[in-house]
Amino acid sequence: MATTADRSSRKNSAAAVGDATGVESNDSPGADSPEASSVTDPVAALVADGQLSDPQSTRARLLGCAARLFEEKGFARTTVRDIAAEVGILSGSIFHHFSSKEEILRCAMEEVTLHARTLMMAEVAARDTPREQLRACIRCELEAVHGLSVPGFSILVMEWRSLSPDSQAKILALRYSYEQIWRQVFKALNGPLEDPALCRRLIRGTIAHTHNWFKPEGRSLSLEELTESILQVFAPA
Amino acid sequence: MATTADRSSRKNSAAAVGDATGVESNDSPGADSPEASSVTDPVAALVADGQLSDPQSTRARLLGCAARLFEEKGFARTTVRDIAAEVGILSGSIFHHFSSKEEILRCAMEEVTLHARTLMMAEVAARDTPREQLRACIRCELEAVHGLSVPGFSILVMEWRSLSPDSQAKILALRYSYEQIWRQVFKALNGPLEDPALCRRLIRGTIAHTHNWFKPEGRSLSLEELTESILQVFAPA
DNA sequence: GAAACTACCAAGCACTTGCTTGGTTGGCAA
DNA sequence: TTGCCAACCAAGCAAGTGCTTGGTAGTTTC
Repeated sequence: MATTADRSSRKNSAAAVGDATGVESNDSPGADSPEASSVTDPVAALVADGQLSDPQSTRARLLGCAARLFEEKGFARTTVRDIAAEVGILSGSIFHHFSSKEEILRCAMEEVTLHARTLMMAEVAARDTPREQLRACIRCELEAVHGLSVPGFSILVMEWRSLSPDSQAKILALRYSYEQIWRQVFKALNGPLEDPALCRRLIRGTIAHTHNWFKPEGRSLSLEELTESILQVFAPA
Repeated sequence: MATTADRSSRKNSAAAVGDATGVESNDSPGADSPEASSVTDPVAALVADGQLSDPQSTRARLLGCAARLFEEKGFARTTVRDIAAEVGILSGSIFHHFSSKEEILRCAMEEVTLHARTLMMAEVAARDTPREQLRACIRCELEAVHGLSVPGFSILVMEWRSLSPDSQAKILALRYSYEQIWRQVFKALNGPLEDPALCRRLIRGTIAHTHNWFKPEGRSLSLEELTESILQVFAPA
């Protein structure tokens, strides 16, 4: 496809010289909102570094669609034909970009992890007290789990077992720094428990499970209120 | 099904006159430990009622193996041939007992729900204060999640999406009374949050997620300590 | 302008899947 | 004995699966 190659090369050259304003936000798919492509957009910097695929490339679109489908239907119930159809190519063509279906999952998890970590690091760095940092973490992960900031984030928990042991090890290494942010915040906090790693594990389950019952667009409970409730449990005022 | 009907009727007559000692325990598969078949074993009563299948029947063995395999490998990655092989019959013979693979999952979830509810109700009824009741609930669900009391319990959370909407509705109705126990305990408790239903949802995620990281046989953290930590978070002393 | 390369298509292969079909066996009742 | 029926086997079907192969249009490189 000429269009894809064209666009990706244009983008890469623009980003290579540090012109981040030329890169559209990949947080809100349909909008070129100016505030998203701010001068210090950390996600755009990841794309420029080559750590995250260019959002308009076929590869990135495959990963994005795959992550969303894996989240919706599960890895096993999503076929390579489903993914290909979503992107607009034939199923066989997928294997020009990835060597196997499992590699798609692994790469999707990698990008999702990097993306989420970058967003959360920025938010934590912008707060002063441990409790406000924890609130930011909770908020970030809730937004990610519900597809508001990092589409497909919840495959990290839900489809973990669909990964081969080798791939699990790779993702685990990547995820370490993400979890480290949480652990450091909990360490600085005077919470109900001593062990920061245990706190993180407990809150991880709580937040991940909201995927099964919480609807962000629902009227009875807002994302702010949910954030506040979880904060209240893991860091009583 | 001659064998099943036979055994269950034998059991029914025995239990009908209150002779629960004639009923084998289905908690510990390989043992006829006398303390398990106590005079008021609530699980044995369920079997006697016909609400739970006779543990020795092919049907119950199919459900048990299926639940365990679904838990280990996931519903989609478990084939009917896997289940049949575990029980020792051919794959086609499964469809003499169940009309579809999904029905196996639904029935397994039904039995697991009934089993867990019965165990937890008994434990809660044996405590006085709300906080001790909550501790019992946490302990019960942790034991269930880790296969110590109700094998295959965690499919209720992990394989929820593998169920058709119709089946989901059926299980949901059954699960209501189980969740109701939790909600009532939280209602009586003076916890960090007001909403008992929200408390339950948050703690449900925490406990279910322990399946992914906690090992009961591990030395660093015991099940008692884990119970106590979770209790400390959701009901600070 | 020839060669090499990228991104894709069209077709289909090898295999697995849930489930079906027709038949056999063994126990039980009349 | 005869008939019945639950429980199971043996074989295989139809649909779907991940992935491969051979080829082509367009672009880039030398």
